[in-house]
Amino acid sequence: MAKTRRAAAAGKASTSELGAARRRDLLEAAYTLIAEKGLEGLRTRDIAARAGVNISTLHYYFGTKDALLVAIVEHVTDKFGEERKPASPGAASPAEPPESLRAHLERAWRSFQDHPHLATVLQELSLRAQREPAARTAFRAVHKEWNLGVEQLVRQGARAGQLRSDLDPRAAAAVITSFIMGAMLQLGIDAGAFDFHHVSGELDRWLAPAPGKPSRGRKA
Amino acid sequence: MAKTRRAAAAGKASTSELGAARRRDLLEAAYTLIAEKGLEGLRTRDIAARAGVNISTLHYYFGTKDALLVAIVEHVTDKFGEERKPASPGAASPAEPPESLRAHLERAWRSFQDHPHLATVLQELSLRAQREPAARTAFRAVHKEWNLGVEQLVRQGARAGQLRSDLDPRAAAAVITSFIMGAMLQLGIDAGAFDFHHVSGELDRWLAPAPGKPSRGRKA
Amino acid sequence: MAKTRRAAAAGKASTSELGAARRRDLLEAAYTLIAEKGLEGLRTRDIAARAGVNISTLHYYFGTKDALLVAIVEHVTDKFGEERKPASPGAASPAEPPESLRAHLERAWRSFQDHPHLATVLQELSLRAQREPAARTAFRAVHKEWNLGVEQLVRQGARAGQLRSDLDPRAAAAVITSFIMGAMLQLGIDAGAFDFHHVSGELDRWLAPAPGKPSRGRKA
Amino acid sequence: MAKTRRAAAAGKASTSELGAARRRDLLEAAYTLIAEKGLEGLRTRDIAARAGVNISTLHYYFGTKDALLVAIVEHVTDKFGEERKPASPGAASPAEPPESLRAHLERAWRSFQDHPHLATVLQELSLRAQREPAARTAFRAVHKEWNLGVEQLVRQGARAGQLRSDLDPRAAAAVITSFIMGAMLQLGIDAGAFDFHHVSGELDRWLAPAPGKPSRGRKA
DNA sequence: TATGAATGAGCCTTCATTCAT
DNA sequence: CATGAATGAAGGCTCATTCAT
Repeated sequence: MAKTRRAAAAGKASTSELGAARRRDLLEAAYTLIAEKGLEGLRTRDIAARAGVNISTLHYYFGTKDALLVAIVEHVTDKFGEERKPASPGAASPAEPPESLRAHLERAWRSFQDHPHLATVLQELSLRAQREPAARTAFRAVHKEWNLGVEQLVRQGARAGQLRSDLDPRAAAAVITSFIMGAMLQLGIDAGAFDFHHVSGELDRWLAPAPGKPSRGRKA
Repeated sequence: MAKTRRAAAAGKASTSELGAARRRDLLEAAYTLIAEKGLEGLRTRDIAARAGVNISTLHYYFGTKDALLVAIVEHVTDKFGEERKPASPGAASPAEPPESLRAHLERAWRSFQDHPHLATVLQELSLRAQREPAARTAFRAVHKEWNLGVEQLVRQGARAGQLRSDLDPRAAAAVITSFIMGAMLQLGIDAGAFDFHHVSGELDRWLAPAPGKPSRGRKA
Repeated sequence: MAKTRRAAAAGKASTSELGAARRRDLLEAAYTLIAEKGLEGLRTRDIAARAGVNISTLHYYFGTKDALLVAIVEHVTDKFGEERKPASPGAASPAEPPESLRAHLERAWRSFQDHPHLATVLQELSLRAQREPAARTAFRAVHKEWNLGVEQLVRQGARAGQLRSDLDPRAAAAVITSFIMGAMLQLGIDAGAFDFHHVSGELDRWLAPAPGKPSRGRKA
Repeated sequence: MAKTRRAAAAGKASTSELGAARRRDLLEAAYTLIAEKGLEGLRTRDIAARAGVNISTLHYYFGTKDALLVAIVEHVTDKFGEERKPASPGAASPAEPPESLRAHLERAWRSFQDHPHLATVLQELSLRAQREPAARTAFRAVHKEWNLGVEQLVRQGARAGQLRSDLDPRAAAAVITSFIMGAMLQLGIDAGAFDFHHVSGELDRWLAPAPGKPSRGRKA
């Protein structure tokens, strides 16, 4: 097995795209199956079957189910990262104005609609991360990054007068990301009873600059 | 099962009470183990062992693992309901002023500290509820009730001038419950990076009445 | 258990009819269940349930499942014996003319129609008897008795000129009983394809006295 | 299963042949164990052990115990069919004179001596067939075929003057097959008390042409 | 690379049996 | 006499993993 894993590691780099494609196929299959059956119901045979390969092939590429799960975490956090990146891919220059918080919430919402499995899989893996150090590390990193990103948004929004001026950027970011995660959960439990648009609009309103007071931001 | 419980309620002396105790022990054992190993790693043998009984006894009381899981959902949602009830049990007269939102957040926080497993188990079961109709129904009910309760709090807080007057109570409640759930998640991922007190304080601040405007509420 | 069994043995004699009735109920329940599910699917709990008593009561009366099975063999062979006895119960005087072979076949047939389970249960137990000495002894006795009875019938029939005169009574009896048992089997497999009346009539015809030859029997 | 067998038939070199051998080994092991312990005492673990493979291998080939049992029925009915085929395998030209009834009985007898388990296993499975549709179908087919074969024998025997001319071939066949089956049962119960040769000889005698009457058959 | 065959460890469940009441 | 509760010993089956090809 040690041999096998080494071979796979070596292969990832050298053996052309075919191996990489197989890996991706397997990861994608696992991803879908986690969404459908949960980690509890995830079977390596099912993954292999859905990827159209033999079960042994799966072991050839990942060695062990746990190893595959680790790879999945990477796969999924990457996916999550993608989703959080601003619109224009590649051209995202730091110069252009950052999106508003409203836009961020909207994008989060659209993400979960476009990728209905993502929320579920993230929850599954988060839960697992509570017990699995490797996954935990990965998830912490992603969360930190996300929170930092939102914090930045808040800071810029406040500075630009789009948000109320008395915000504690870090705490605000924590509230916002927590809200999004919690919304994800509530949607999972009862999608019909939760109108994300409406609800996030309310939150947005709380963050608006105080009406009477002149915005303290970039002025005079 | 229903029969058993009814018998226990009727209290046919010691016999059924003892049976009810066994049931509770088993549920409690399962509860703890779910927190520790996750549903994925939950083994009936471990449950029985932790409850100090033979595995057959578990089946004697619950018949099947799935049935036990259903009972667990009830057990846990009950627990969650308990936690959300105002402080003084029994003396909670409807006349006394409702707790403030701040207090509600504090209590949620203390709950999760006093019952460190509750959050994890709730997440595990919520996830399962996405695929298991029985659990889903139970969870939806609890969520609806919770949201309604917070909505009431918001309404009263606004009327009393403790909260800003322009809130949409239902949406606000949804934001608040989502926030709490999301916070639960973030705490699970990285407890050290998330200061609930501080963060929830920020949210609280957003809900405060506008400073200049005279509070419309109970004054003069 | 030894104590239990002794108590039961003592009870059978003394403790009034109630105990005996319970025993009979249990045996009857077991009998029916064997017919329905086979020995393979026979469960002591089902037996007790069908007899309307607790499982422990079954053990109180029979001690062990095997013991109950032994009792069942007795119960069933008794039943089978009953069925083979000529019509009038109690008044069956040895003086009255014995039934014809034809009548015997008919009665066997009616038996299996009136007691549809009997054939099945007999087969189940016969099979078991191949491995269980206690049952084997009982079955051998019954078979011997049956064969002897039929042998007697054949002898008398031949003497009376109702049957061909050149029969070997013992062998003939063996053929007849074997035929009945085999018919039972075939009926079990495909009742629709086997017309017992017609078929047994054919056998009967073979046993008829040779037409031309004067019947050697009761003549002159 | 069908696929596996087809693959084996196609003979994809050694691989599938080896698989077919494993299957056969397992079936043979099961067959023997059914004879020894009965269906009641049949354990998959024992089957695997006797076949010299791991229990998982059994499930790899048959999936489930019931499926294996179905395969066993096929296996056994095939075996039974083999036994009933005329002596010379391959050279059995339809031109050569059919065996006499006497020979058929003899062969049946020898069959059960050469394959002492066959009778027992057939009984076990017949019994099961009463409750299991799949097995029932198979057994009905075999019985029908057997009865038809004997019917043919009777018809030819009568035509050839070897049997009495007034036989109802179909009914006669039913009597004969029933007799054989019943004899099987009696042998199972008390082999010592049943002399098949002698007894079947008696039956044979009943079927002989009437002595006085000129045999209508092939004569001058 | 890729696969079919095979396995060991373990899981949920069943069932006859016992024991205190 | 009768029962509910509890148990130990299996039993069928699953699943990740390995190995020879």
